[in-house]
Amino acid sequence: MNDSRSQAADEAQGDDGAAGIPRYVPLYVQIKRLLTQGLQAGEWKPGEAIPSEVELARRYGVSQGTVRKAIDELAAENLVVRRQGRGTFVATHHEARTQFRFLRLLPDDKGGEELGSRIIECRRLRAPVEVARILGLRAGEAVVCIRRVLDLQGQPTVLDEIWLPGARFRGLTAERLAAYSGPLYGLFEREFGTRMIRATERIKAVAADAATAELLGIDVGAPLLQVERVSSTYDDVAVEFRRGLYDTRRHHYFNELS
Amino acid sequence: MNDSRSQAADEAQGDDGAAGIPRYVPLYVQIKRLLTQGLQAGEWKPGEAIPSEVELARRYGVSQGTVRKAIDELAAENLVVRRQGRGTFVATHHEARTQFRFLRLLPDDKGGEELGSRIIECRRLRAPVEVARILGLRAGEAVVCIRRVLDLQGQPTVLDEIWLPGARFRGLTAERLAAYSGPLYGLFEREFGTRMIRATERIKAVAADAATAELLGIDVGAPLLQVERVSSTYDDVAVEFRRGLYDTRRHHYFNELS
DNA sequence: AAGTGGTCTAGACCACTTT
DNA sequence: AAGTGGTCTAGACCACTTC
Repeated sequence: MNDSRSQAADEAQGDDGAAGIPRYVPLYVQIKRLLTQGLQAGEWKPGEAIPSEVELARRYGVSQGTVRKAIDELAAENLVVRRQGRGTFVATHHEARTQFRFLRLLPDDKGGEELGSRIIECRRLRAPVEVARILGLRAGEAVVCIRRVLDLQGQPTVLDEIWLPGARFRGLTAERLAAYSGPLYGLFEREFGTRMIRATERIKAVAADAATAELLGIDVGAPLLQVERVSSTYDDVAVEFRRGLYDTRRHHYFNELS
Repeated sequence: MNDSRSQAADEAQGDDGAAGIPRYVPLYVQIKRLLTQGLQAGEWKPGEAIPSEVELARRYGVSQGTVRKAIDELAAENLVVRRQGRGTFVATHHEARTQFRFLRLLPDDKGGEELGSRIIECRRLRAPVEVARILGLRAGEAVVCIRRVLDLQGQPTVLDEIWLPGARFRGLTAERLAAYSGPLYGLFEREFGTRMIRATERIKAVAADAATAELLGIDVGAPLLQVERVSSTYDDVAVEFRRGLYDTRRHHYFNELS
């Protein structure tokens, strides 16, 4: 090999044996970190190709197999998409493929998946304590709160309440939302440089209150699926809290266990 | 290499170019299939070690790297568990680790996870049409239906209705269930040679009916999470249909999106 | 010390896409 | 034809576990 290897290789190597800190970090993990940092820094934009495996191997002074293993893991985490013969591309929310990765609601009977969105409000306010805690903000810091209704197959089906850190989403207004069609995560990615990577959801069954019943056109007290989602970007920083109320009379939340 | 390679390699190679049928099947995929067949046939029992990578490479006449890639995928699908320095083991439902892979219900506030089970009934009957369809049986074929209540932290929280194909679960009785403590999937695996591998769930919010309300100690009409699960073994044959009703006042269903 | 999985390399060749 | 990801090999060495 080439001497430039030591630049990459020795860098993260010096971890000591303190509790929980691994003594040896495999080379491919170090390469993976470097690539993740590049993605986070926007060195390669969503939808664009990253350098080829051969090029990266040369650049970092490691073998192609090592780069390959690093990219394999990035692909498994959906940070990147491999396309044989073409290259490896930064994942993006502007794709049909990614649409149903986060909204896991399907019609009970096969049918079209027409999806309409109606913004009810979008305002900036001081973070309630619970939201501040979840988003890692100080109580009272600025947040954006969006409320909207999603229509599936012509029926109002989802009422979403979305909380975002105000600093990161400066300039997000109702007008800007209205001017955009498509998944919100696409907007966040393109306009605010914030790409949602991972999310955890907590799901409950709740009874509809009066305001919700009105918006979804259902009875007060009707059972609704409540989906609370915390989404995060690279390095697992939480940047969105979303509470969705789903009318599941004609749709269902689907999940694969494996 | 060794000539025995051709035995494994040429076997699945002859696929023609018909619609959707891949022309070339990589070697490691063929090895993976052979291993899966071995698992399915019970050549290595749950909890036991499969042969070492070197041994398998020798046996199939391929390189260790190829065997390794095959096993990597089996591990990713949770069919097998790798333990460095010890070997690769057939996954089993008799492990703390696997408990919460299928029952994804957690207490809202950190607390113990005591789990009690009470069988309400277990009877054999002719399959209702819907159940028959899901399990791939002819209408009227024998099925086993189990109903039970799960207590979480001392509170009745889950009402399960479980449907199994009668032929595969011959000899499953209420007494046998009562004599067993632990996850049902452990019993199915040990006593009936049926290991649940994958499952898909459809989740809705529903209102409690009178019978359910009685059993869970809640009000009629209270919102409940309805989780319908279809579980399958190797080769994706559906072998269980389960409808669970969860009281989510103090617990939630959790999910990771990545 | 011996055996297992885990990492890394260097190089060959294949399948696929674009030029 | 050239470039990309995908497969496969052979061999070295490392980390971890057991004997």
